[in-house]
Amino acid sequence: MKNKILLIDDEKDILEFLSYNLKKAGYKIDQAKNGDQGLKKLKTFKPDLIIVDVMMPILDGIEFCSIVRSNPQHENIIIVFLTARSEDYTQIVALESGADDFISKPIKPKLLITKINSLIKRIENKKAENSILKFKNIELNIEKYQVLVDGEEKIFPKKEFEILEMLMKNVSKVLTREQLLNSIWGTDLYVGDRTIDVHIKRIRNKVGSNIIKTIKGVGYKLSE
Amino acid sequence: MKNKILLIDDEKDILEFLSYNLKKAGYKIDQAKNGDQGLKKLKTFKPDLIIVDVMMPILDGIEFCSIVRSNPQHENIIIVFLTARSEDYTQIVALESGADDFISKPIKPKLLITKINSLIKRIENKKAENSILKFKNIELNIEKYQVLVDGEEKIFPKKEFEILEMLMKNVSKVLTREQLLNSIWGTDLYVGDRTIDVHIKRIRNKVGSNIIKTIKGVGYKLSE
DNA sequence: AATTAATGTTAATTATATGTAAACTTAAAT
DNA sequence: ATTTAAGTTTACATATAATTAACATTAATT
Repeated sequence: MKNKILLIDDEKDILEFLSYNLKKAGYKIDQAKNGDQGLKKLKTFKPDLIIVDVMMPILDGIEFCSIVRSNPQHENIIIVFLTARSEDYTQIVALESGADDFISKPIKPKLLITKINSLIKRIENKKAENSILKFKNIELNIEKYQVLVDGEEKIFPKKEFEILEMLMKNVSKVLTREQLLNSIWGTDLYVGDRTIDVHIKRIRNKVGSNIIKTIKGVGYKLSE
Repeated sequence: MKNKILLIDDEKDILEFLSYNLKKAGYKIDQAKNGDQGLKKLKTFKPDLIIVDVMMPILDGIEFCSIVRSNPQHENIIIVFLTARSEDYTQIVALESGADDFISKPIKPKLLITKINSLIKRIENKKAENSILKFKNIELNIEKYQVLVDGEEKIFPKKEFEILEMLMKNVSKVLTREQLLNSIWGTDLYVGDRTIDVHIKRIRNKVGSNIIKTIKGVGYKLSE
């Protein structure tokens, strides 16, 4: 599940630079050249995080941030400001407008990536916080990375865990192999269809074979 | 986690009586028939509270108490004396030797339980205040910067201490290397991922290798 | 300044998870 | 009932990740 980042800056060079580095770090990127355009992208692109330059014509970063924050639907979106090195005053105003962090120019790629990674991790944790998924005799605790079957702990390696998690978040909905591949492996890594089957088999061995139902020609689902 | 109480008395009837009532109240009980034997149990059983008769052959309660208290490792153990009703003089001596409270014979079950409960409550509060984290055989005292494993002090340098602290504040939750790096090293200092592993290894050498569990591809957690 | 301890890095080793191929089963379609 | 397409399953190969020891660097003591 790639996280999406929206970049807003009026300088094309900076957009390019950020885009290049963040894509390399595995993020899905979209761009806008001012706050106004950024607001439109917000609806279509649904970013997890926004990096926005403070200084922009038309709609500057501070205003942009205030507008975004005024909609509670966006409370989970992280906003990071780009500031020239020593705009101390700006930083204070920005914080008040609801920013989560700053990156000051000149931007160092490594610092950029670590910062973004940890911010993204932060929302992911927040989302995961109260998440124990239950279905029949299976209990899946995301924080603990733990699966209980009839109260007994079973070892689930990463991929198996993620597949089961996905299934449990979509009880009784059919998930195609493609959906599973896209959300767990990402769109630009290619693994064969059979791989899913094998993982399903492994999961079945642990949770019992009647829990996951096969829909021939379509995919898998948790049956009730 | 049941609180543990060690009973020391030379009269079998009294041991039985105390044991019966305290077990019913939810405590884990062990017994010894004199102070000498009690000292041995101390190491293996690791009680939170000791009820000891003052009058005993071989090693009496007062002496026993002095010995226990001479070891600062045991400063958190509560010692309660059993005294015949009007041994006023004994009580004074006992207090001086480091006892926390008395129970006078004949013992009334109800009074016994209330008293023990409130004493146990007292240490629990004390521990919370002193910010002592406990997990299995590990006790971590943040104020003192001290780690006890099976009651024995182990030297933990800063980084190792902080990692263990973090893990103990999140028992059974998986912490990723990134989370550990961010919270201990901060977001803008770069140390490699393997560094965490090496610290984990060093911690494992001190606390035992089965306490910290590896979740491959994810991170580490304290296993339950 | 020299010594000792703490912390971080590297690289070889070991363990585990993941992916793939191929033989086998099953269920639907003809 | 046969054929065919799809899924299951086993065994194996490969990739990925963690462990560990040895070393390098940095910081703290003596």
